[in-house]
Amino acid sequence: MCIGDGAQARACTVRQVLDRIGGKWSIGIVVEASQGPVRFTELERRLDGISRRMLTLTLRNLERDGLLERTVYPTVPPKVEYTATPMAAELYETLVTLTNWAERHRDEIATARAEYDARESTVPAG
Amino acid sequence: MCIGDGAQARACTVRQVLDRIGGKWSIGIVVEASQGPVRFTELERRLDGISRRMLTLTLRNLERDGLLERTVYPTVPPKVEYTATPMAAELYETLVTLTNWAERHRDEIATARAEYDARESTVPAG
DNA sequence: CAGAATCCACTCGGATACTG
DNA sequence: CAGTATCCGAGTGGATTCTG
Repeated sequence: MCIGDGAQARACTVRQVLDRIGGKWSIGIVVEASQGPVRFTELERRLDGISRRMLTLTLRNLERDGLLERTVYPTVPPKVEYTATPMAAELYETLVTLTNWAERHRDEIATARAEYDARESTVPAG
Repeated sequence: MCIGDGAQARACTVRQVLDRIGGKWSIGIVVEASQGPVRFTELERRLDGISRRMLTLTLRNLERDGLLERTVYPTVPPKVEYTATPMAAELYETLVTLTNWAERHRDEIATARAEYDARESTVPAG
């Protein structure tokens, strides 16, 4: 997949990254786990609004892609810790450039939206 | 939204960007439109597998966010051109860092997946 | 040519209840 | 504590048909 080095090939590569971190909670989890080991319930508290189901699913996917490491302590009650791998930390570094872009153009986007919505709701009646 | 400057605030900002470009076809369209003006049917051909419906929807969203400019030539038959705005071009520049990350870790991710899948399919009956 | 409209399948994600 | 299992609604996206 993503053959050649044309424009669409690069677009394809970007898409693969987005498939990995595009989920609603992925980024938030990676960020938390980048600060150090976090436990399941701790994540549940810090990611406001996440359901148990989605937390589990997202954790599994991130673990599968090698972005998170899962450590089980065979104690009673059970204790499981999640830590971001170096690869994940590096990923978040590159996401910072995205944040910068978003902050630079925040107003521009808001304006564009407002103008678009105003245009669309106004039937150009003449 | 995205209040404060903590880790989750930055994660929130990233999410907003992803909401904008996370769609299945958004990146591909931005890439094509960055090379110069493109027409509707031209995009339909270049984005292999896209449906008319999704092309229209994605174009509208990108236009609404100010990433694409839509120019209508009142001719018969109609002619409409889409061009990436400077803001969109700048966005794609930052996405290149993502591509680099993906290429650096392509093998690492593949390996992680293979190992994970091998582990999961093997019941540790032990 | 550049769409708008309609129908449908599938996935994402939330709510809830149960368990080792 | 750290999940798993089940149900359900909403949104995403494909296929097809119709039109100025």
